[in-house]
Amino acid sequence: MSFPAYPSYQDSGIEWVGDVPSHWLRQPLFALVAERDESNEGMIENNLLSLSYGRIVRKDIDNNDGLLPASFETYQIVEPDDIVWRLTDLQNDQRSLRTAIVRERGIITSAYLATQPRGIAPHYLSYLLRAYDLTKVFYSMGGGLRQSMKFADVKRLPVMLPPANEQVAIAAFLDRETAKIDALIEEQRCLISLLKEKRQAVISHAVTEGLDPHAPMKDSGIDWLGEVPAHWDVKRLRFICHIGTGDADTADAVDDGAYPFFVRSPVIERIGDYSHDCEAVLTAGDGAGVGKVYHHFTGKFRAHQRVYIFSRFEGVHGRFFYAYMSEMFAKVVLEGVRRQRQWHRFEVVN
DNA sequence: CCCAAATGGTAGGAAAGGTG
DNA sequence: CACCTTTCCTACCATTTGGG
Repeated sequence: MSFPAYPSYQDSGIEWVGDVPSHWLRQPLFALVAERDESNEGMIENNLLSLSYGRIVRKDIDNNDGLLPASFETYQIVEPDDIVWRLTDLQNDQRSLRTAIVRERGIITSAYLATQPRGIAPHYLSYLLRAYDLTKVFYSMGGGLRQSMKFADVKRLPVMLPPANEQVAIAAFLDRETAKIDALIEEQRCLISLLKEKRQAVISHAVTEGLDPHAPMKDSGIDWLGEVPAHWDVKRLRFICHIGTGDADTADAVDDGAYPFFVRSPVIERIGDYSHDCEAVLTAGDGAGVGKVYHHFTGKFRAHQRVYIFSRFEGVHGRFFYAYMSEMFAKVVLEGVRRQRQWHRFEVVN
């Protein structure tokens, strides 16, 4: 996106801001906002709010989940258009968004700083602080050892101030443009999930129906498999390969080991010695990876005691077997079609 | 600074189950 | 009966959010 240039620029004097249009003013924060600091003593208000993912959201005050204060009377009252800052734990947490604009009156923990915009458009300030936050400028403020900041610590924060009508225009522009971008992100997300489905369908089709659309078909005799090409055989797993388990524990992994070490997760560890030297397909035999984690490997390797090793293939290609298993096995396992002895009865077409 | 609680897992011990 | 396979249970772990 390109922006039209202003007639002239000035150095803002702020390292992380750079040049700004000449007619913008530079003001310290305290000239533009006041600290709110309004106690909820006497439970004046009970609309509980919290700062989450850069938004002020409503929380159920009667929900007892999570950490609760002894009393909500110690909370502070905030008003619409206030900006809430979470300036605690600056050294520890360098990820979460630290400022947000309040949309409705309510109460929020007094550990946060609440400020009330006066000489600045609230939505403009909200976007400006989000930009400051994303440059991580708050983390370097106050010097090394200080872990949290109060209003006194941020009140001299320099703010670049366009004229009022320009502030409103900028905030409106950002509302519009970010909404457009969010919509595009959502669209791409949809597309990605469609493509993933497509990928799966392609593999599934190839390993169960082959590549020739005109090949005569026959009933495989297996309900979850349906029809397969007439010239394919259906064989039980145990007749086309050897099935075994590994022997090592996760603790046996060595950082710079010479051989791959297959465990129950998708991550391939390293190990110093090997137990197998062959072509094999491996999968998790226990835990979260059952039916999901697959590897195809040829060479020297070792496997975790609860990893299954399919090897010594007879009449089936390793790559085909790998594609077939990773595509079809999860469906059978996860649908719970066969609870017992499923390993030996699982059918493979070839 | 440090911690609590929720969440969503992974890894390991141990023993029961199967099998030649 | 010895040995390999499978299951169950639980300890442990990382991350996220936010409170004292």
